[in-house]
Amino acid sequence: MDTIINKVDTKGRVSLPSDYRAIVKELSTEIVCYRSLTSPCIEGCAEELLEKIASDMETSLDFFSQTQDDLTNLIFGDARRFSFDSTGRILLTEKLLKHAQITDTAVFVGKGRKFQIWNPENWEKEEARIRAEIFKNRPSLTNKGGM
Amino acid sequence: MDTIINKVDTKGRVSLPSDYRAIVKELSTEIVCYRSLTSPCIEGCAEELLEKIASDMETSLDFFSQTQDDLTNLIFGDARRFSFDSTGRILLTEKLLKHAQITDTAVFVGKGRKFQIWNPENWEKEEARIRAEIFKNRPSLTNKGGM
DNA sequence: AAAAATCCCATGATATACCATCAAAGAAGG
DNA sequence: CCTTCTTTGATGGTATATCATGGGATTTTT
Repeated sequence: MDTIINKVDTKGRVSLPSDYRAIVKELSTEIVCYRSLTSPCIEGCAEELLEKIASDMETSLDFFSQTQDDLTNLIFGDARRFSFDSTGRILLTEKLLKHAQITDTAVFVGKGRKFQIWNPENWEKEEARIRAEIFKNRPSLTNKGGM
Repeated sequence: MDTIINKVDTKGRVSLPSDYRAIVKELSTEIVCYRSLTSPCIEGCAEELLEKIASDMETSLDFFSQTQDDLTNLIFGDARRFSFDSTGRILLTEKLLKHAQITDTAVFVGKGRKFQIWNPENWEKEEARIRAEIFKNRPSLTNKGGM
């Protein structure tokens, strides 16, 4: 949950927001990050969730399809474990930072059981896009829980 | 639940009205707040309501849909837990206060299982608007129970 | 040996917990 | 019916703990 802005220092280190850490820490001292398949951002989650995502994909896509194969390859091929140090920081790689166009500031966006890391300007645009989109489709959502 | 006016101090702290607190406290010591999608106000609810909305979405929209992706970003990205201290106060963030245009006074409005927090002037206008709206539709109400 | 990654400590900022005061509402007693 | 006492809730202030972040120092890798 929540959106948090943190600095990326010259070494590429970022503090994982403490709330996120607290949740992950119940399980382990590591997270898994990979390049988002659909957006210029980094995605992160606990390791066991990644396995769940993979199996979700298997059920929601045709089991023998080429697409499903490609997707799992893509994610697992890209994903890497990142352990955070005693102060709660992780060291992001060039590849990830470049994909998300992040230089010195990172925006953490909660997404339920996973999260995304964005370049501030990109996230600003993305959020505006989403708000506009949701607002447009609002009538079809009101039945679904009443936000 | 009725409408209650409380002060927001220089740090952004507000007392959650005791009635509201009593209801939430049966469940936990935390509430979840986020920017309303449709009005310049803050919305708050118990955490499990948010989880329910999230899981409703998971079942009603399919895994790879853009809408589902957008919604989780918007809801979990914006919402945050707020735990209240021993005197029953929460510390609202700049983002929320700004969205609701609240500076030093906040109006709490009960809305069933959730509530809203308004800037006093905005709420006054909103209430007038709602009353006018209801009055306009009065003919269709009188048959149904006599308000 | 140079570069990169990891660890550890120091610091400033900020959220959180805690204590004290004050006002409003209600109950009990004259 | 009014007064006084008690309780509860809101608000202000302050101390404490937590967290983000910068700067080495140490270790590992190539």
